[in-house]
Amino acid sequence: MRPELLKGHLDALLLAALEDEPRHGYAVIETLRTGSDGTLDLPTGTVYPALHRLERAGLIASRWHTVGGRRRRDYQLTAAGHAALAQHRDTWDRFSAAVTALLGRPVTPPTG
Amino acid sequence: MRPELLKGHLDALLLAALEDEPRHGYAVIETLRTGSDGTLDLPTGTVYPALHRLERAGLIASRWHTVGGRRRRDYQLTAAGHAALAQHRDTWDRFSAAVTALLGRPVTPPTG
DNA sequence: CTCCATATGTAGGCTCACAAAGTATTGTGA
DNA sequence: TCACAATACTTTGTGAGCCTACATATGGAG
Repeated sequence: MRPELLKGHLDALLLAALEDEPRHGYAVIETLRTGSDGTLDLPTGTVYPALHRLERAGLIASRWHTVGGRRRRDYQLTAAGHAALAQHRDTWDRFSAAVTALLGRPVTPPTG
Repeated sequence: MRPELLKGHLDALLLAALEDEPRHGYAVIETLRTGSDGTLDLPTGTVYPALHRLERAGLIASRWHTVGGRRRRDYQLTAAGHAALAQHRDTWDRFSAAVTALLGRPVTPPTG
């Protein structure tokens, strides 16, 4: 999967991964990987800076925890984050509908 | 529509726009705009360089024509272009399925 | 004691679509 | 005649954004 494909859609995926319950960065990566059947396996260098950016933007909030001797930073959606996610879903729906329509298979010649 | 959304998907759209019949750059832009109900209105500075790149890559071939006093460059898919388009469709299917699944609406609580 | 999974982080670079500007012709409306 | 829109193509520079590579630290398995 070429990396550029993700451009512009990362925020939507991160927000969606945090919608159900608060998660830490590593768990977000897992959630996206398993939730996409392995298709999307995002590197930490992509996810962590993006989470920081989303927090600076006020769309998510973080709290530090220590679980089993390991430091974790749990993120959860803010109200603004929920709103942004809804917006991203709209945008994705329109974008994917447009691309799917344009990539639409050529008419299958009727057999017989 | 944020520009970055398109990243990585442009080639697929251009190849698809040329699949049915040869078209010149301006017509490709029209095809994509109308075929997406106006959602995708690509600037010339995006499309023309991309067509040049696809030609250099051997995925499309061009021929100059003069129609009504105006110079046109008609592009058509090569065999490699058809193959690349098929590949792009596979990739899009997997990518869009993954994103759609991950953005999947939270379960709507059964009403009543 | 080594290796892997877990867990977080930064710096630097590269790709790629876009904005902006320019060239040229035809058609149209005032 | 003049101005302007639509058609048609091109190039330069730039900025956004994700990735590669690297660094750090703990816990458990062998």
